[in-house]
Amino acid sequence: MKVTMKDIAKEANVSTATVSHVINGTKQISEEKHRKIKAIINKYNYVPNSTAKNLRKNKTITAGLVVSSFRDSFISQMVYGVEERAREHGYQILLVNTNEDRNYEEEVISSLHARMVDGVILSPTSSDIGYLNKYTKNDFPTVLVNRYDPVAENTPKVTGDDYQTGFDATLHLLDHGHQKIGVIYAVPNVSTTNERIRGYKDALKKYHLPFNEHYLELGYATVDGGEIAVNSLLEREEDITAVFILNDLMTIGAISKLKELMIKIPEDVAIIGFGDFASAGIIAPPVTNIALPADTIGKTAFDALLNKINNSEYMKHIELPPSMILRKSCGC
Amino acid sequence: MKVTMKDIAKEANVSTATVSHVINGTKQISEEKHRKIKAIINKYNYVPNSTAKNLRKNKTITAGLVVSSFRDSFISQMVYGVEERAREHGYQILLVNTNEDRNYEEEVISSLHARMVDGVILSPTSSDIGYLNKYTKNDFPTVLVNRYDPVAENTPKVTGDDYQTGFDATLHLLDHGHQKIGVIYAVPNVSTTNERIRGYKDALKKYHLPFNEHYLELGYATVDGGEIAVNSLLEREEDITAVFILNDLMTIGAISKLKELMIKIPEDVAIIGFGDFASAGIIAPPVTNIALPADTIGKTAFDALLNKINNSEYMKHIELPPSMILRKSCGC
DNA sequence: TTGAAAGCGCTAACAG
DNA sequence: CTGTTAGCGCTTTCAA
Repeated sequence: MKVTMKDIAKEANVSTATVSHVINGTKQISEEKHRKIKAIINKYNYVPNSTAKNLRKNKTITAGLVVSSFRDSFISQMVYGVEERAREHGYQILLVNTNEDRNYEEEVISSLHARMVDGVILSPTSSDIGYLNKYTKNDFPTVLVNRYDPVAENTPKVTGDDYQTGFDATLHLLDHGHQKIGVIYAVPNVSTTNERIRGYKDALKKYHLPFNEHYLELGYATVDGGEIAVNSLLEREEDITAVFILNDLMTIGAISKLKELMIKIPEDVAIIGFGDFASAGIIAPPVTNIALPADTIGKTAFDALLNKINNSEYMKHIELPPSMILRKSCGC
Repeated sequence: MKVTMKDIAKEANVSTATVSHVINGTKQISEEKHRKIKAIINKYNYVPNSTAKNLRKNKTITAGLVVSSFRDSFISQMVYGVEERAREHGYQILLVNTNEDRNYEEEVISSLHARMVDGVILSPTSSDIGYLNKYTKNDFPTVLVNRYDPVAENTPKVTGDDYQTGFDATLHLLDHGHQKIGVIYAVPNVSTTNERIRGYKDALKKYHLPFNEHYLELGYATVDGGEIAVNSLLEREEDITAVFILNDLMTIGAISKLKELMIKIPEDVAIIGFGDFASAGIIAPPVTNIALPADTIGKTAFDALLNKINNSEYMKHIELPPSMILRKSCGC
């Protein structure tokens, strides 16, 4: 049988109000009663039922974190960042992975909104997030992280600077003399991909080079997906001499495939990957990556959520800059 | 203003009981009222407050998942498995990362136990988990995953077969003619480490080789930690010709350091790593790993928790077998 | 088929 | 300094 506040109160010959006050320190209670109540609490190992507390106070001190995948090291680092910051602030995190399922995402947001959670950090599956406004219009605190879309109103955003990411990576390849540069990406119709490609195009423009749509290849965000994607890209566009790959698992797959095909990196085709994974330096050849600070993004997203919870006016789009880690695969 | 069941009832000219029944399908309601109520619910986009529901029904349909770290790819895959299975069963997951902080772990369990959660899956920070019995004795559904300790009573366990992992890896090295085999591990006083070392010792015994405690090296579970650990191990014990590394990040660091030191793998020292990471095949040399099925472990842990929730008698220790992925770093 | 009402365990006026 | 009491929003007997 679960012991409740009433039980404690009865045994101490006081009211539940008094017990509540000693637990929460909300009022001065006489030394004597205080001690007695504390003792009984310890004796029964009593912990207040937080569901009841939540109902009464109409908040839960927990935040929802909805991500679109989980295998991705970028995402899991971001989750780590959110978790860490949440802990610092005494918040719990309700984590859900939508697995890129748009409908499930909408369901999840709806149930999180049902007061299970004080606010939500969402990395959406697609740009189709108009449904969010239903909640955000009523000031349900929501922040978009990593991916975003302008349709979402009243939500701060914390993302990487994906435009710059695409621009920098492409420019680097261009500076090395490449002109036919392929791009392998994993998720269409999403700000991360779109912005990186926009950066890619602008870098091309800077060199007065035309944009060729066929240099873009869509694949699955897995090692196998990367193998298939390079293969298909290179078979179709034989003159490509460099490729920018937007996902770490795909980068690994692509390199693996290139080796199998006896295509030399970077001599025959140069590679720049995205997201710095631990082993990048000991791969043959060591791979050049452009990375976004996943855990900082996660932490900042939590900070933004907290701001939003405390001040429903808060609005901002924070974009964190990328950094290149130069190694051999780009021909440096 | 948040709309409640009372509001719906009022607008439909019925009692809250009726509304509740149409929402939950708990009783037959006349076609007419049913339609009317449904319509109003849709109109207001009403979703029942789950905190209130939880309080009333005394359950939350959410499970706590407490892990000890998060950078680790083994853990994040395990989390993925738990998440996935939870979703299939309509459960939410409250994720907490203790970051190997034993005291925080105890706090977390206590607050999760405060009815925030129907049960908990715990990968503990240490073997010091006697405090758990306080909860499990009162049938708070708990399952230990990955790491465990016999002091914990009334909890099913789902882990990898760490003994076999240590045994197989060591035996493989022994079969290749190595006799002086180092072990690099990251977390002391924990079943995973202890069992793998027990397996290591038994493999040695099978070859009538003595166990040398100095061949064991403790380090941090990071790339840097791996670099430092091999270096210190090899400096101290110059005759070591092979090393078994119990963590993927450390494996990467170790290989990196060995390369820097111009020590040839596998000629000078052979390597077997733990946990198959995506890039293992394209590293120079490709690294041989022994892996435990992290996502299956996660899924099974959730299944076990569900069993425990529905039947407080349920008790079992499920140990999933390892598998070797043979590549070049072991000298194959 | 429907409604009244009790109550889950807690907090917070308010009164004493 | 302490107790009484009215809910938070829902489910669920029980009676009509």
